[in-house]
Amino acid sequence: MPFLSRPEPVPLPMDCRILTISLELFVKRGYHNVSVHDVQKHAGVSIGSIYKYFGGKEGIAKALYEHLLEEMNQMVDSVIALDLSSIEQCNRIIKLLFEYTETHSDIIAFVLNSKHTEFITDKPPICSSEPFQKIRNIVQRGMDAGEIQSYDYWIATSVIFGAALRMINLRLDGLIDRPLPEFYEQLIDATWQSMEVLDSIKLPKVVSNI
Amino acid sequence: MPFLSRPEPVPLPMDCRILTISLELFVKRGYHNVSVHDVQKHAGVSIGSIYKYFGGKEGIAKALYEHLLEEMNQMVDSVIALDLSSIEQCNRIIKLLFEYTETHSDIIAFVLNSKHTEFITDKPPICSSEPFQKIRNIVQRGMDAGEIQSYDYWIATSVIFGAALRMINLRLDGLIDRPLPEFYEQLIDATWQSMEVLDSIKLPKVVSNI
DNA sequence: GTCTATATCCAGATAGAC
DNA sequence: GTCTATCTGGATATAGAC
Repeated sequence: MPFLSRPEPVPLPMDCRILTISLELFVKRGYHNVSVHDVQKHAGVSIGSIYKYFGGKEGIAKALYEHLLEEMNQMVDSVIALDLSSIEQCNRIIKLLFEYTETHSDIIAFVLNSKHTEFITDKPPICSSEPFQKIRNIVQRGMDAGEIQSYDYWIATSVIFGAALRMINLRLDGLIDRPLPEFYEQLIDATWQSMEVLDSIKLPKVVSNI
Repeated sequence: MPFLSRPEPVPLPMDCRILTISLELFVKRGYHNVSVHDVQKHAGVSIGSIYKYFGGKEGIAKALYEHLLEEMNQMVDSVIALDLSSIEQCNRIIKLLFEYTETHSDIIAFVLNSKHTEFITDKPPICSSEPFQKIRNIVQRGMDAGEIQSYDYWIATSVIFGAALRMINLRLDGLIDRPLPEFYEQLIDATWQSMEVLDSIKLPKVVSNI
């Protein structure tokens, strides 16, 4: 999973420089508090080039959004391809997200923390995008297979990923001051106590949602 | 808890009208996509009055932020005052948040979903504000009392409230299409399976965080 | 004390020079 | 094909009339 991080062959191509700098500025100050001139100054390119490549500020945001979402999509695919149990697939995703929060916080902040609908027109909220759906599908398959306790779809997915996403938020906001991977084992432990069907008590819970 | 909802004595006082309309517009379009003129038009007051009362757009945002946070604070206090167990206090807060998401979605969206640091200068992120700290303190006390399994502070609070907050997000984004209170019982059920110290197995988990 | 008309500024976008 | 100078629109904010 490259996640926008080409191995930096000395000077990055201009379009990639623009994207990298924009991502950094958007995350640090918020999309609306960044002007095209800011990007121009920090990236060391001209206004003309920015409009040539991306057609404007919203164009940059769209390109970033699509690029990063596609990489997230590939990340999820690569986990699905591993042929692990549903539970282990969920864990792997949480682990990767935790690691990326430390090494590529801008990307995680942009994908998980921005309100894209405020600056990208005609895009659904990110949680309805493909990679997020695929992640929820993993949970659904786990429940169908009797591996994960059968709760309502939204409850199950929220319980399994809600705590991890919350911790990512708290980490990005600076409240949690240790790297997230340190918390991984204990979090997984706590999460699955509520959701895993233990062999000893393999009586799936009855679902009732009126 | 009034939560900005005075019982509407026919025509609201002007300052309250401005706040109510602004909240609605900010949540619907995003702070930066709302101009003072928009507020002026929708609220039926003049630009002059807005500047008179609030000194500008950021002034409105600040007033809203402080007002709503204070009401949230009172909500939490009222729950703490009820003298319930820690677990029941947490449940009560989740229940109230779910109910408010249905009846006062704008308020919940503004308090829980906005990136205030992008438009209110010199304010810490909302999760470090008083009511949020108080909520986490409830969890800490529950762990100290042996009522809640002793996990790391951040893990425990994220597991207990992460799923609920996630569901509020999904509901506000339109993915969950049923009222949240319908999910309450089952969510509580799933959450506490992982966190509650049952009388039968009252051996608190060992905490290890290197 | 409430409103309207206006000033000022700055961001997004363009067009033409090199 | 890259940059610079410029245009234009719209937003915040003000000042003066009623």
